[in-house]
Amino acid sequence: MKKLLELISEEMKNAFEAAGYERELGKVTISNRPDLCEYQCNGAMAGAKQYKKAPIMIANDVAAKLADSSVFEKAEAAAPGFLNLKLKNEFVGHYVKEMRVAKKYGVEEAENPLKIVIDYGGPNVAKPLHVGHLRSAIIGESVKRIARFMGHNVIGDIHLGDWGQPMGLIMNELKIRKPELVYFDESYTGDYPTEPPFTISELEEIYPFASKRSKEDEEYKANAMACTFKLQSGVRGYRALWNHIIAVSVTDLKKNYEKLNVDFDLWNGESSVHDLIPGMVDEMKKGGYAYISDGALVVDVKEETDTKEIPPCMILKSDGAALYNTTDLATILMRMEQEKPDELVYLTDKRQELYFEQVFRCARKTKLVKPETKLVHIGFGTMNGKDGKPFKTREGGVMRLENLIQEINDEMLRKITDNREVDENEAKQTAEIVALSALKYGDLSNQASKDYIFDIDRFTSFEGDTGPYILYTIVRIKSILAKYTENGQDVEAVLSKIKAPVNESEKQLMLELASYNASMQAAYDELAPHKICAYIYGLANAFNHFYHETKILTEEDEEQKAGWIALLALTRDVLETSIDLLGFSAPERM
RNA sequence: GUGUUCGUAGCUCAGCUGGAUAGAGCAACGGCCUUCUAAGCCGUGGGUCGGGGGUUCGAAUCCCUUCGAGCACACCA
Repeated sequence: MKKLLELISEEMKNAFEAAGYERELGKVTISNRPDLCEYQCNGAMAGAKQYKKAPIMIANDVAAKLADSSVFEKAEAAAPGFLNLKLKNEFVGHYVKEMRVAKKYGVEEAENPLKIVIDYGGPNVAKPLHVGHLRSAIIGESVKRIARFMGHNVIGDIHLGDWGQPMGLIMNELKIRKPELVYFDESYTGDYPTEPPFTISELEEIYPFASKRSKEDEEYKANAMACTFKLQSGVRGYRALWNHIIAVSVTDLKKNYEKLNVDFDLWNGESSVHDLIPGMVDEMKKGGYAYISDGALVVDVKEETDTKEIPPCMILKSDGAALYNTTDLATILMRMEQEKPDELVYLTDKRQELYFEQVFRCARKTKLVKPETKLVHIGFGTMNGKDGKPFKTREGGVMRLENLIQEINDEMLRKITDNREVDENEAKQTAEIVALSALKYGDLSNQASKDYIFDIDRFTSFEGDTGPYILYTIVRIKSILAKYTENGQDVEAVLSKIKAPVNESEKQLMLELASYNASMQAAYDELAPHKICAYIYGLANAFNHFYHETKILTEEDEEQKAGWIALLALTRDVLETSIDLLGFSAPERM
């Protein structure tokens, strides 16, 4: 469906043209003076110079052409040259009615769907998820859903940290603790056990222990490096053991991401590209891109137009080992071969901005990607505590994601059971759903690139611009629709019965609904989930206002009631579709 | 040092492709439940948009400058 603003701009442009002015001046925007009008056009002022005329004269000419418009109830010129606009109720009602039956409620899918790979999550194997992983998961998941909703072919890849030094550390420590394990017997030729020789909790305890000790003990560190080498050179037992580590860890990660309603299409990791590295490096050398600088292999990525010094992109360390850059570049190579994407999107901490600039330039220069392949880095800000400093536990450590989620769940359950009497099981389920909305909305309603203060009391509050408020609004609507059904009437049967608005609050609700497609488009264009939050908050407000002024179920005019029920159903559907794009859902009751 | 992001109400944040009186939420205060969930709605108070200069008919928004804060600047990821 055409966007409402496009439709009314079209009408306005025709009027400018009819009055003898340039069409393009007729751009209409939402009013910034809601007391005066719903929409406004500032084109008369913009055109004043060009036509050497007072803006108010131009505005008057245009307004005259709109006197019997089927779109505008009111189009009047105001000093110094504003055009103040009000839409006809019939026009608004008709638009929303069309929206009700349109595919995706009027959101148009991309004409040329793109293949997009989104790289987010980025956890490390054998290390528990902590709050640092939260934003990548939440924002990445939302961006993925938004792009998909707009009709693109999107693949989410978790990009596991599953290769390199940490793996060696774990295996070395296991060897010390359980030397009898068959994996360490290099003369063993039989099959290895299918059961892993450790649990996830053991694994999570081993890594930090080993990591700490390797920093204090040189010999220990050397042994760990030897283990890493054995793994990377393909020693059977080490590979088998590594597979167990991955399997145990991935099972646990899946469980935790599931709790966040986050899921990935691909579980590739650094290990998936290990074999591609030598070939890629050779190509870079052959192409004359890579050269040795201070012992390391690098590719220059400076450009003429740079205002700052961009250091070269390092491909291999001076000891010949691969590093983060190398695996990322090899991953690009693999994705281009396997998925042939038009666009690659990365979600990481914004501190990695320069790093990704280097990698992207390097990938372009060395022709790992096509000239037209879009490379995007979404750098997000830090999640801070109430003190404005990076979020920590009360003891000052890094908080595990599991604990954070538990804390929010507990807080929400407490509030729910405090408020009213509910069945214990239902309360628990509801608490989890609402808690997730609190967590995600609290994060996503901020601009991704900014740091934000994580305030559990604020996010779990039932008041104001929060996830729970949005859910509450949805639940209210559902409750009315359920009662309508209980009364023996059929919601589905009246969906197409939306009528022109009969009062101001209904019209405002409709105008909010009508800007749905434009809001979704903006959220996608700017890869900005917070635009969806702003939209649904506005919509929820408009609905609650309407709700308070209108008694729906007691309405005696059945046609009017049916129209309102249809409007409510549309509001619910738009809200639920929107929160799904944010990655959470609404309960039936709360 | 270089670059970069940011500075808006007591607090947390929108607005930033320039438009009329700078918006929300929280907190404070005052109203509204015999009637579809009061987790709601309505209202009041609260701001020299860090400071200064410039461009413009018009600047929170664009440019310059200055102060303050965060972050990044090749062998970590």
